[in-house]
Amino acid sequence: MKDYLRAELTSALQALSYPAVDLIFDKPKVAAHGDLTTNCALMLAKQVGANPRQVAQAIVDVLKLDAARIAAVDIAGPGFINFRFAETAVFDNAKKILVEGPTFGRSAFGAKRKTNIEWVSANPTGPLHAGHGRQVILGAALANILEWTGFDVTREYYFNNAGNQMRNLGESVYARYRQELGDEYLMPENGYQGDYIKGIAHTIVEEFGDSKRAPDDDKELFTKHGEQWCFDAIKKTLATLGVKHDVFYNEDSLYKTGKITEVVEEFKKRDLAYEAEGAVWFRATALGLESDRVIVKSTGEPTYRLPDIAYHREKFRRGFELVIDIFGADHIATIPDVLAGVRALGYSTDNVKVIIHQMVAFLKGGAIVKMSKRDANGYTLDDLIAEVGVDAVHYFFVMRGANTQLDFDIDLAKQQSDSNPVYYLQYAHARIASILRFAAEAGFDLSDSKRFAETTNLTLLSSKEELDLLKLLADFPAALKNCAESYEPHRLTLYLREVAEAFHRFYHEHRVISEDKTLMQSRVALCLMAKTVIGNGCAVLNVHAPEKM
RNA sequence: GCACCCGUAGCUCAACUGGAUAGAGCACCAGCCUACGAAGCUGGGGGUUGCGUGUUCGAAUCACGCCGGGUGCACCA
Repeated sequence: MKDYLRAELTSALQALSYPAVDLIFDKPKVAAHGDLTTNCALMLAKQVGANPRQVAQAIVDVLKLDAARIAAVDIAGPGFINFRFAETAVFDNAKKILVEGPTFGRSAFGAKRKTNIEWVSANPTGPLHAGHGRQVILGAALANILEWTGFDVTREYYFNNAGNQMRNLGESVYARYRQELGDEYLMPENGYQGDYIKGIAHTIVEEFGDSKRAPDDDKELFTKHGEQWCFDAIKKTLATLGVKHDVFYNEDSLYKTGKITEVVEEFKKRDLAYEAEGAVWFRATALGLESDRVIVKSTGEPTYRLPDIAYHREKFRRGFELVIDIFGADHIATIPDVLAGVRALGYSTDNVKVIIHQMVAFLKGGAIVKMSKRDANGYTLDDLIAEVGVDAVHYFFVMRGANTQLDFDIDLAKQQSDSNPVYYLQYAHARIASILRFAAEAGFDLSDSKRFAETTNLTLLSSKEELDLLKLLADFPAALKNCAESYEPHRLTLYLREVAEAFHRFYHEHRVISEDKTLMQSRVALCLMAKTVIGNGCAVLNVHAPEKM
């Protein structure tokens, strides 16, 4: 419908020889204002030098709209042009929901653009903590949204199993191993304090006894055991949440294939790298940044920036046209350097979208729960899932914009689970499922929704509640597109809540099951459509849509 | 000190990217079950959108300055 109006308005503007403007259609907040509105007259008024209402009138006079699609056009307020849909168009549009069923909502908006979305990317030095949850959920939802809107999505996890952190892990496991054997042995200064380290050490004692007691410089056995345990734990948590990655990209491969030294050489060639104080520096100031940065330490080891630059370049080399990174606010400082580096290598970073999410504070018993991995009492994502459940974890983390500092009150999420927004949505779905069971008993064959659609007369749906719901349901593809355009999954939860609300209101006002079989069929169809949209929306958000609860 | 993010109802957050009367949930008050799920519905109170100046037909949204909170500012990642 928007496309139709856009085309008609564009030619109207041409006919009036008005300048072309970026046409924006909004859904008015107030229903009395119609189904769609545009502010183009307001935007044109200044350029044309006329009062906005006159401009709007001129446009409306020239517009020749198909009465089968648009029932009314009027000018309101300071110069908005409001459109009201013809009911036949609403019904035709809505039938698509039944025809498309589980794929309703999918669109070709993304035009199969090759997209890489990288997130989580926690190194295997410990289990995921609760704070990671926000990123885990955000990325999973966004990846689904992009897939539904026609992007060719690769889900990626980037990790590093070498270097300082892993050395530290190995030392920590070794220390716990010695302690387990009864030796006096101190943990390294910044060692990982979590209890899971003791668990790892314990398995090594069980397997090797005290045969690994002799200090061994590289602690490889301890590091390997630690890495394996941690990665298993991380993957298990992701699996519990139903979050899948297509590619686990090991930073180490960048070294083995020489991609790291390649970047240093290229920087040197372009005078973007120099040696000083025994280290190699990236001349970021030449690219307009605050200060130069070390990319290779005096020990010969690169800092994280260098592999990150090489990694991002590889993403482009692998053919990705859109590169999405999801980071917590604590990593924000690294982004400008990496992007500058990638640009310096000749790649445009216009197609890199970095999504930053703010930190989450978990409150329990009125106090902030500590989450540091080095803290023995770290609150893990597994702990959170165990307390509030998988669906609540998904829904709560995705229902707020990424840029808000979120307070997650665990006590509240548990205690008030009845009035939890995720249940509101799931309840609507279960309620519909229950009605449809009645309908099936009453003899309606819902097994083929496409055929069901063909034999249903939707024009019997004439009340405000029915039409409001119908229009809202038909908006689902647009809602997904809106999320994809803005990279903001939380808007989907807002939309789905509106759907559930519109359904409950309809349900309250009208009986589905009735003697009038024709009317009943129309309303059964409406229920089926609502169930389809809620079900599809839940699938995008990785939330279960229960038949009963 | 510098950079980035945020500040909206008692609390947690929206507001379709500059639009019409700033909206939901929780909490509070008052109603609604002899028919399909009351985990629901209807109504009510609650706001100087942190403060100020500016930009324009129009600002929660943009700019500048304060105030308050968060996150960074490593030869850690």
